[in-house]
Amino acid sequence: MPETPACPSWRDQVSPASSVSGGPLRRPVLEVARGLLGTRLVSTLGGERVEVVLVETEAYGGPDDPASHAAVRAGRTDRNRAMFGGAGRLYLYRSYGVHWCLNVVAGEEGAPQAVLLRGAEVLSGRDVVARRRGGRAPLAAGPGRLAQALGVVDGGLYGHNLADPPLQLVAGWEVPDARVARSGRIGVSRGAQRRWRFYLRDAPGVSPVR
DNA sequence: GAAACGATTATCT
DNA sequence: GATAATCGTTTCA
Repeated sequence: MPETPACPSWRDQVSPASSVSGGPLRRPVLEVARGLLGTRLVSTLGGERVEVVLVETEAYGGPDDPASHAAVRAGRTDRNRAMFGGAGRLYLYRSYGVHWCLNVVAGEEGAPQAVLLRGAEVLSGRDVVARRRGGRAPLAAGPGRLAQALGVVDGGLYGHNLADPPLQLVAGWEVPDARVARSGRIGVSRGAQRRWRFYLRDAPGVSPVR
């Protein structure tokens, strides 16, 4: 069985990017969340290579965003300290005591903004992903599934610089605005009116509608 | 201290 | 559509 080509299924509608899509991560979180669509994420955790392309993200602002783990009422805590570090770091947290969720820290240092990675299309290592999911389909649609697909099974990479292995953001494809859709964020009870979720319309890897 | 609650998902009816 | 799993963080007394 040949390995799946390392291109997204929608590659005929986009062009390759020369750098991490959307440029530097040290920018306003909404721009970073939009820009990360089409960016690749490569994991070599556990000595096995898995490559995905991001198709769904959510922006979380700083103290002014009531949905953020760094909302003003929370302040700086042991859990959210990675968000106060430099852009491009990994903020990891556990959801429902069950799933790990990946975030890319954005914005100026000291401004606790982050982008939740909610969904991706698996480009290579589908066999690895299927095994990690107990033989189920090799999906990375949904924040918990994405972390599992990439082999993130504990908090060991908390604060990791995503410019470096074993979990690395690399150049992907430029995505035209016409393919990008927006919605309210999923699963939040506060700040739900902010339409800060970005996803690629009709792309595999977007999390299922609840 | 104690209780409630998740930036979710798989499975069952 | 409903619910269990599962545990650290938050919230309240």
